[in-house]
Amino acid sequence: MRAAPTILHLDMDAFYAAVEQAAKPSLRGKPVIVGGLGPRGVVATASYEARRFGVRSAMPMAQARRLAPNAAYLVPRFSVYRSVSGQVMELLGRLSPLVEPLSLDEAFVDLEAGGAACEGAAARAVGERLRRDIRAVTGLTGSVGLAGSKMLAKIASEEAKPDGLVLIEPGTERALLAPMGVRTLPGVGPATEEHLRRAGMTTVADLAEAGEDELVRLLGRAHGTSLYAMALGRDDRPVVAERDAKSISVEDTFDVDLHDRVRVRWEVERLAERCVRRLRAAGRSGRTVVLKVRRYDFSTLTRSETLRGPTDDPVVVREAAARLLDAVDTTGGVRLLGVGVSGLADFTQEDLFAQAAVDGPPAVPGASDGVPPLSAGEAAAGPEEPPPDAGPGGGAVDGGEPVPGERRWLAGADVRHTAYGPGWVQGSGLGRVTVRFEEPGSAPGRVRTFRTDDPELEPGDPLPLVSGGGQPPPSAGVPECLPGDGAAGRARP
DNA sequence: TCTGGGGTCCTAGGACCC
DNA sequence: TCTGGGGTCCTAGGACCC
Repeated sequence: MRAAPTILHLDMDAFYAAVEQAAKPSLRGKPVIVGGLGPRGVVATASYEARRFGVRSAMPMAQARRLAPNAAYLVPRFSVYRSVSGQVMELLGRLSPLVEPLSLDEAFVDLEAGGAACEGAAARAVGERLRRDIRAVTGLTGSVGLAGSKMLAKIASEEAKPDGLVLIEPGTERALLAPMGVRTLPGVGPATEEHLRRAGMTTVADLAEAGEDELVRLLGRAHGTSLYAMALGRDDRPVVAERDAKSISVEDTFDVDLHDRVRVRWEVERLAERCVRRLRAAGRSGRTVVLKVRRYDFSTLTRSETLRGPTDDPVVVREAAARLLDAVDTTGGVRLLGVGVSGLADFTQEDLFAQAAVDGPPAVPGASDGVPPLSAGEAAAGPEEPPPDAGPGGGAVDGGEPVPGERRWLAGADVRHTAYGPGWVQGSGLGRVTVRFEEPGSAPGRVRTFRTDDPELEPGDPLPLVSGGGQPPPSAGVPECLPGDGAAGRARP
């Protein structure tokens, strides 16, 4: 808990949806919903216009469509979000060496560590300037919270939304927290909230009053002690930059439950290969292979196997995942499959001894069924076509038979037409695709419809949101922040 | 048309070891 | 035959976060 509000939390406003609105002029001011568009999709982000209809993150897409039938529904374009996020993080990096990203659209910054601010007025100036810079570079708005701890800074940015800044003056946090619901505190989700409610606690004040012993009794050691401290406004967690990933995983939810064991196994092997590709791209290897299975009734189980040493060999991971699957009953159907690797180590070298599985024969490339190890940039070799699934539910993606060679035009995707230039897919179906031709800097564009196999239409590259690639404003330099000198940290005009 | 995908951390029991 | 006590590793599940 700091005496000055020098921990900054930045949260971009409705990030994915805002990026889409910036990229697609016709969507500005309109309800936009980004998420999975399949029958089992959920909302990733809803624009503020869409939230007025009651649409929220994590809501099933089907429910969103009922609430906001006229909204624009788009698939996420992560490569664009990553690139915009990079621009934002770069701006944060100018404030301090201590930047802790929480996701693509959120981060903590320790302003004291960078000497950018050491008291309230300077911190506020830094925050306001950051918001201006973000708007200049990306065209987007972000909300800023400033406080003496991470928890309060995050609560502050939540209060600031959208497009605002809130500073919580140290010393005022207990009174501020007291009347708030327990869900305000980090680590309190639906289950803990219900648990506390049954014990008669609904506000932060109730938690503080209950005392640490009572909370520990109710919630366990770690959760109880940390929650009690948070309820008192105590939070000394440091801002930590650069945390190495501890696990890497991939998973797929199928549009229709899988029943055919052969198909299930084939999907597991594909997932294992995708997982290893990500593992290798990160330059890591892992020792524990985890299989995740969600059944038709949404019950979820995991099975894991720890190898003798870390591996990044697709064959080893694939075979471990397949062994794990052998021990799982999939009667009734499988909704989701996932493969992950944990116990990560920083090695990429082939070490055949280390790759030997605990039980099971030594998995030496070449001694198995002929899938070569991956090399950089090369896709994993493996089964290329799903085995025929005669069972009910082994259907194709989106319930339609995939036509070999047919291109799929997903709503929101970038395209380019040889005559009309860049645009994006507004919708497709029945052999037709509707495209709106506009770009970030243009006026709202016109819509045209083509046959899905129109040779003049092809997938396009995402365009930068701000013309000129989003030129960052000249660096202001880091203001001096001397102890006891309140004015020193004020940002320059 | 119910409920994504990628993570983190914690708990708890059994094995194993000293 | 009346049964320690810790520490660590592994496995499985669950809560939570964005």
